[in-house]
Amino acid sequence: MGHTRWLNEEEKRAWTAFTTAHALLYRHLEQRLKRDFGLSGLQYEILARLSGAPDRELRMAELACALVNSKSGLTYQIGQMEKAGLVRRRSCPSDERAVYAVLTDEGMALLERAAPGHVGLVRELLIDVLTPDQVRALADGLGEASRRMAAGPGEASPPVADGTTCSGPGPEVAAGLDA
Amino acid sequence: MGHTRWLNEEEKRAWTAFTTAHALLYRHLEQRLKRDFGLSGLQYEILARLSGAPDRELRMAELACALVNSKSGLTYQIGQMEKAGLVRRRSCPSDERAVYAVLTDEGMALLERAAPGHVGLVRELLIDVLTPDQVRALADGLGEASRRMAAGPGEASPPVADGTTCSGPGPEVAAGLDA
DNA sequence: GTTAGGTGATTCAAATTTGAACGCGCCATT
DNA sequence: AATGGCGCGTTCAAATTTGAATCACCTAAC
Repeated sequence: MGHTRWLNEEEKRAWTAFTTAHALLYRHLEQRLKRDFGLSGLQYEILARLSGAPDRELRMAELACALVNSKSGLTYQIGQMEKAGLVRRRSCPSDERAVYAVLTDEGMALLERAAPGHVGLVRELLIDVLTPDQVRALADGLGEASRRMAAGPGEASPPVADGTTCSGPGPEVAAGLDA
Repeated sequence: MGHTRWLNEEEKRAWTAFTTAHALLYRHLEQRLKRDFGLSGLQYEILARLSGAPDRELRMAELACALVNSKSGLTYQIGQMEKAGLVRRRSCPSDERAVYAVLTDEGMALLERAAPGHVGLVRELLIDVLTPDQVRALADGLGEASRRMAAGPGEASPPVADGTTCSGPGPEVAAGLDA
């Protein structure tokens, strides 16, 4: 391990396109969600994840892991959304430490109103711009990369900075209004 | 335009892989940069962009645009980095309003130390996980998506929330230590 | 039964980000 | 040479994020 293997032109294009596209797209999505529904991107994702979960509820840690967010950050956001009546906290009888975030009917209703426009924008700005081959490449290539990073980075170094290693059912986004 | 065209399974996989991979990857990169060099991801990108610019300097607005960041956010970060001696501000003689952010020798030196590990990680966690075809698909597909979003979103809606429309040379990452 | 080791979630202060408002200099019209 | 429209960078308060404690609780070994 001496001289670094720099990125060639195409790899560089891929890398900048990846980060730039993400930043640009996320900006659009957030803007739209905020303007039309007063939701942040993270809040939308929380609603979406919960909507696709059994009984529309998920434990804080699972949710944090699925969203690739810190636990404390999630605590904050769930607090905000609870104030807004979009979610509710429920403690687990079997494990007194655990807390479930539960999607309320109101939260579900809001998600149902927000989802069409959101998905529409994702489609318009990303999916429909890509060829079917490119869509498959994203799904396969980035899926594989995600899987490896979520598991264990070759040598060491924990991802979440909290003590969590993130295991469980993985990113198997269910059928609902997620995405 | 009535019923939403939802994402099919593969499109959904692509979309979640895209966001998840980005979040995971960015987390790794930030962690490493912070631990080894005390840099945030944004700060690294600022150094990289400046290093690849003519005379190692860029106007605040250009830089903000290239980074897909808000102007005020950049003002803050440049302030931090100036304190740390990594960049310097220079005012433009011909246009008194304009401010250039200039990479200092110290900033350049830090970038040169940080770049190998950073690029190495990008390669290990993303590039080398992908097939050459997938790399090309990212470059082409996401490049096209970025281009469209940077330009004008079909109908309306400004991206940067500031008054900026972001024009100029576009994301043509120069030869240096960027990426 | 108790204790050591973790895990799950929250708390807290500090750092950062956001977006609107501001001040100022450029420039095309009058 | 005045005037108004604008683009540029900064400022400011509020919202959010971060990461290191902290507290409570479960679990397995003593």
